[in-house]
Amino acid sequence: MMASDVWKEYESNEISHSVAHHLTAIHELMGDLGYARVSDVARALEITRGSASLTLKALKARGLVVEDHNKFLKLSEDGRRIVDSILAKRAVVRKFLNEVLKLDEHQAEVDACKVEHLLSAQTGGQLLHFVRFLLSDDPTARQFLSEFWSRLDQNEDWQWPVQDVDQLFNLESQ
Amino acid sequence: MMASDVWKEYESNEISHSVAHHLTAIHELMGDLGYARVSDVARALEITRGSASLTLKALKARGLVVEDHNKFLKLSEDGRRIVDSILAKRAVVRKFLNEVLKLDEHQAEVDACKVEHLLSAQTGGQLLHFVRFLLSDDPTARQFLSEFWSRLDQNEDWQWPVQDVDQLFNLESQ
DNA sequence: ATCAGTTGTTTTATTAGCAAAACATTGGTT
DNA sequence: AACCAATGTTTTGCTAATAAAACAACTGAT
Repeated sequence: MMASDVWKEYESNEISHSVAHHLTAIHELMGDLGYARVSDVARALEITRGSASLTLKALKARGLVVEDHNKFLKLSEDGRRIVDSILAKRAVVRKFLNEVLKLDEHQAEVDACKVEHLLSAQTGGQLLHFVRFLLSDDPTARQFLSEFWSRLDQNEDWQWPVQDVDQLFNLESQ
Repeated sequence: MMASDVWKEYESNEISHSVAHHLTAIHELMGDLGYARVSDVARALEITRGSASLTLKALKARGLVVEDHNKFLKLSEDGRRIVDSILAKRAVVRKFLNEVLKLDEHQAEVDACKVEHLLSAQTGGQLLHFVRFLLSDDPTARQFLSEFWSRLDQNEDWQWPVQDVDQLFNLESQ
């Protein structure tokens, strides 16, 4: 089964990585500066004003960004909803990678940033439930985590990638 | 902190989604048919032969794919290593989403397919440790999972996305 | 009022990844 | 030999996202 229908859903995503960051940049600029212009977005993303101008023109056409009478940008309601969902997924994934899997903050940040716009709302929601319970003060969660972490310390030696995918989970937890 | 250095790492990824699937297609065709030609890859990915021809030419130039004297393709050692790491990450993520977070198989497959090539080796390795312990017969893991799942059932009502990201984790696990 | 700096846009070009179409090669049938 | 089907490549064109450069408009200082 090649699942040829599955892999093409990647491009059919309504929000690209670039668009996600143009939108979140506007959101963060509104918080930091109180406003967001084309140049501010370009500076924040470290791209040229010309590039930002073109991308933001497309986002205005899509109704995700609206423009002031004086060229000041802000998110539409749809744009705001998208930013909310992206930032929530980023926060959940980052917390999971950093505080549960114990990856260093930079790695967690980078990986979260890469996948934030790709996860479905369902996946984000379930992951939120999971992480919140996992990091709560519930004794079952506490015990599980401390047991997992103590095993992590013993497992410093591990070769990744693995050659035989089918055997990935057949191994006992040694 | 805009973290402008972080978001650009997305494009600096050495393996694109498209490349990942060209490579894994070759791998799976070798298993299914015993061989893989340009047309076979194109058929598997449901793209035209012309597109596959161009992409695979680039992959040959990058040394990830090698060509027979009779136009038969196979993965180089580097290509094989990449496929191994991608398939391992896909398997781990899919299993986590489906068997832990209880997302339906299709959703798990789609989301795993989207992120498989983006996760770092470290993240993949840590997630493997986590999932293997979580799904092992260790009583701590068992108890944790059954407690989590029972809470999931009570939580059918949940609005996602969330408006206030900062408050995502401040909520008690009700 | 001029001059400099900032801002926004447009045009041209590049890259990755696709489609579509033309073309050449090969292999098997009749 | 002629023909047909499959295969592989190349060319042209498209879209998204970038850079670079030219250009216009506004702002502020002197």
